[in-house]
Amino acid sequence: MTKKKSKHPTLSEVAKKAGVGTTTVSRVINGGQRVDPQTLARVQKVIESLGYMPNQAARILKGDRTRSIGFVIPSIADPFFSSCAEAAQAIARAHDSLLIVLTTQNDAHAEVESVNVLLRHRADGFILAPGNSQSQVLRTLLKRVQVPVVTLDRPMEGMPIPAVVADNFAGARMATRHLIDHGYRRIACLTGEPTLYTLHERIKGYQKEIETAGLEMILDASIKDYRSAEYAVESVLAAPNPPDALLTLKNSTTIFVFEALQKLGISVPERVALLGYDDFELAATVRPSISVVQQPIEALGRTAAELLFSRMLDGAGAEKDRGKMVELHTRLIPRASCGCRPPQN
Amino acid sequence: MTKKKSKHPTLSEVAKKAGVGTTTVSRVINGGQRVDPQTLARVQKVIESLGYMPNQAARILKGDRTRSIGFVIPSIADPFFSSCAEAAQAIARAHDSLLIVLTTQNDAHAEVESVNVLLRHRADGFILAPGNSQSQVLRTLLKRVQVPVVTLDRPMEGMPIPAVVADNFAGARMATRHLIDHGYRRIACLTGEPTLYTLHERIKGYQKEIETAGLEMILDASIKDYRSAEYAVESVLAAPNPPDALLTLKNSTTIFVFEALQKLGISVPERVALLGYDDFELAATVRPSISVVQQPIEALGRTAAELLFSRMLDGAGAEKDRGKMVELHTRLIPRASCGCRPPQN
DNA sequence: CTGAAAGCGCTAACAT
DNA sequence: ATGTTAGCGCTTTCAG
Repeated sequence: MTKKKSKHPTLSEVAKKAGVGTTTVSRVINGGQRVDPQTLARVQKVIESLGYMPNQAARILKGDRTRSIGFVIPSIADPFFSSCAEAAQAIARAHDSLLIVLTTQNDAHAEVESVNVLLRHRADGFILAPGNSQSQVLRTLLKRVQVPVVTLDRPMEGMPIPAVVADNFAGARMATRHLIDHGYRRIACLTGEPTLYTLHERIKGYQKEIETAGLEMILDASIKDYRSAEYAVESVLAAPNPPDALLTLKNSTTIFVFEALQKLGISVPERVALLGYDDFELAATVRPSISVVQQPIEALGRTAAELLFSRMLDGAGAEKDRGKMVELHTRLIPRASCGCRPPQN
Repeated sequence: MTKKKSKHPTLSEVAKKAGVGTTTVSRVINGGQRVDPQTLARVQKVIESLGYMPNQAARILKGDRTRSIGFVIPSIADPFFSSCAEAAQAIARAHDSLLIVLTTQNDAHAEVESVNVLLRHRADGFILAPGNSQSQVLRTLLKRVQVPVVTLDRPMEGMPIPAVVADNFAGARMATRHLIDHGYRRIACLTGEPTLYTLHERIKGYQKEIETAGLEMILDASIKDYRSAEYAVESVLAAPNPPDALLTLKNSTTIFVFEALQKLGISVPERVALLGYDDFELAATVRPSISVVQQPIEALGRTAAELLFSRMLDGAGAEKDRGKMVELHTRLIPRASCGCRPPQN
């Protein structure tokens, strides 16, 4: 109401009011090197009184980094990705950068749009969990991107983009092996959307181990919600030669299947054992407790962010990581549902 | 390797290559109004071939909005806040804006720093879930903020900032009433950090209803992890006149307490009933299923974001919402742990 | 130690 | 319909 546009005070306003040049003010807000202590104090006082804050846009325009990175994931409500996000945000903060979260529901169009948004905002780099590594539009777009990119959880196969993933294949093999070691011989694998890289890899791991052991593969990839899980469990157990163990390949599937088993009154692990992929908060609390393959979720997010920053800071030397794939190890957490412990624990 | 700095192509480069003025290019990228179809096509072709993308920073510098909003929350791994974030991000996207997520672990210093970061970036507004509404630094800072702010889940008491919260007081009253109606007479309330607005309100609701019914208040606000939960459950049940019902006031507390009850082999609801605050994925699946007060989480995030945008778009007219407090209703989901259903369900 | 001045990429008068 | 030009707020040579 006093000035013309009552907006934010500018650097030159500070300079004028402090009776110094803009250069000096600039120096002050950038660490105060090479400035007379007297002037420095005076300028700081003016900054204080005016409530001045440097305008990022102007700095960026001068060619600086934007100090922001993008984080493009299917959903932020998904505990897997929200934990990754928490870790990534911590790394971003440590590098004095902002994390811009964009969600895509695994939709290729949304992914392209998100990347475009980040490009316009001149994000310094971004982390991406692509729903489908085959999307041509996305691949084409990514080829033109000038800033560092790191994929998380799912690589863009055949592209020179570093990826941070869990060892899905090995994890599923280990899980299958564990069930075999328990003496189970008819091990069914339950999952959803095998188009996702992670699930695809896990299915391959299951398959590999089953074949190695000379057993029969029993695969049902139709699970998308509780309904389909209940249906799948009923059908598979009603078959002539029903499975004695169930391997579920992702968190929601495990939970749906567990709910179905419970609802149908099927005793675990007596009638059928259960081993899930992805740990979850109540896995150790439900009865029976659920054995799972645990992914290093937090480490995935952290590693992806660290890798991204290392590439960003490396300048052009980022070549060294091109197409590099970091595989983090998963662990098997044995609990009661696979038969490792009495059902009461 | 061809040009000097091999950076992003600029608008004037496009103009030059297309043989037009910068204004024309500007018009093209802003909808192409008042441009000859011929030229428009030509310019678009050049844009395409150069892979040109407008530089947001330059636009912002011209005085435009930054088309980004801040989202400052304690943690993004917390399912409550990540669901809010998902909803807020959807609204932001609908308004063609970015969501910048900042986490604070409820630390006042981190909150102030986060707000400062957003201010420097000239975010168009932000949503904030303050850990402690009393923090003087934060209050002072917020007073100087020029852009719209909306608090989420926890208001800044006594400040002219609109708040979107759940009806914590009413929710806890309703829960307590429900237990009383079941015939329980010794109802213990278990919780953590009563400094948080939400918990404080819920405790007051519990207290109010207990007093109204002429019962004795039994409060333990010491729960912060599984250890303390187990300890609290043991002590409270070992007392001379132990409770016949437990009311837990937040999601993690409910889960810790449930785990402790299970571990200690205490039958629910026979020996002691349990009613929790916040629904969670397996609440209906564990045995017994847990009755809870369910918060409209997604609506909280959505409403906060909508309110923020309405204030942002309102220009100065945003006065109308000053200090307004939107209270969203919670629901009681009766399951087995309070005695509403046989333990098997 | 400090200041003047030249842009960074874009938009918006103001011309033509 | 389209070009010219003056900044937006800041950093950064280059001279004092």
